[in-house]
Amino acid sequence: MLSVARLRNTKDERLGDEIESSFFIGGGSGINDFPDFCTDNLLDNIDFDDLFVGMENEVDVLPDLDILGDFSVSGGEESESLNYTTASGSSENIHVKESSSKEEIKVSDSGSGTSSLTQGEEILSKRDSSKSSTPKVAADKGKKSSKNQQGKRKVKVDWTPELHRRFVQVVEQLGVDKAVPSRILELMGIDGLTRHNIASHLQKYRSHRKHLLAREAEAASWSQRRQIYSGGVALKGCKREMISNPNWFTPTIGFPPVAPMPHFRPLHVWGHPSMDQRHIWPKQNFPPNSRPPVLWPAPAASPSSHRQQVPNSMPHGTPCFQPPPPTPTNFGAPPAVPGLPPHAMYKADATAAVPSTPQACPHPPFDFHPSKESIDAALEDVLTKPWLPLPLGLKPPSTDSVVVELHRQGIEKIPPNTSCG
DNA sequence: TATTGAATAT
DNA sequence: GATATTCAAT
Repeated sequence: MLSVARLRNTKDERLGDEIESSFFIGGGSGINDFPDFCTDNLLDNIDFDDLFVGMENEVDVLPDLDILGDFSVSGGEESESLNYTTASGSSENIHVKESSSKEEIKVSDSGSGTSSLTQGEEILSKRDSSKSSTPKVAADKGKKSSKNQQGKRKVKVDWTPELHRRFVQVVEQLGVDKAVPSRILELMGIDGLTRHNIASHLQKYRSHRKHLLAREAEAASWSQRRQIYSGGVALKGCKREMISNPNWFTPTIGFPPVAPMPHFRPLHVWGHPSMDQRHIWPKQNFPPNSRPPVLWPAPAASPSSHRQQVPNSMPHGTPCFQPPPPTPTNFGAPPAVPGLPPHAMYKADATAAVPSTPQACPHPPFDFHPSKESIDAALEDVLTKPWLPLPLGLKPPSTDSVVVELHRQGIEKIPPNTSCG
């Protein structure tokens, strides 16, 4: 059984008797098992499959923590029952205790076997011990004093995954916009938590959510821009084969297929492994040498070899652009159109036609005037090629850059004796 | 007066 | 970066 021992140190907190909050948490998944997204070189180290780890079983209500894997939410769509069970079938409860002897929050695991919360206890112990030796107190900060009326600083509440999960569930239940600290506190039913604790956590939660929504909008904008591209670029000039013939012209820029923007799933925020939860949530355990489940099925036209070559096969300077962030709209749900790959993709063989050194071309740039049909054909070629996940950190091309790129490649690959009409 | 949310402190 | 505290607005 899991307990959170909170020791009395303030007046205003609801420190009561030990109360069973009666929700069960999962065990068996360790913090160190989580895929490590902390890497300084994303392009070199990203495993794109890992970006979509373990989302195939997500549910609407508690999507952001289902990646813990060992949580089994009964019922799927509706999980308000708070019936969480461990992988082994045992149940665990969370307690919040109070004590007047010393100031600490302790998470203990009295259940059988090891669990992520056992590790949580260790983390908490370290944290408490590290800060207890020389407590830093704002002595002369006036109103901003960190001391309470007894002169002791309140203990930090450690928002463990379980606690956060509960929090998210309640917020979801109330509605993100209608969730206020007092209601959250009431519905969470965790004794020892204060409204201030909730408010603080809620503030952070909203902040993260706001950030995510901004990125969501950006992704939508990007998708919209792609639709403009696929509509054709009006240029005049050259023969179609100059563009459609891959020996002459193979666009190196890929465009993502139009991403379906399904309903917004509101709580895929802050806590999702693809976000910045590198330290907080337990890692999901995958067997060595195994690849985690991939959310999106690979497009039929995209052989697996393409997938494997992606991260390291792109030479510097290869045009590519940033996929939208893993958001509610691009993981979890299948493409709206069967066979249509997700939008965080790029063309599989996009780099194949890029010469390592620019080829001499007899045609001055202004001789290259591809027709609309040619451009459309090139774009069609782009759009019909397999798509693969795109490395993070690069921006999508502007419309102008697309034209310039088409232009550049046309120039570079026009055979010497080609006549432009 | 209690609550909330943002700003600020630790 | 996470959490606590303060404070103005309601």
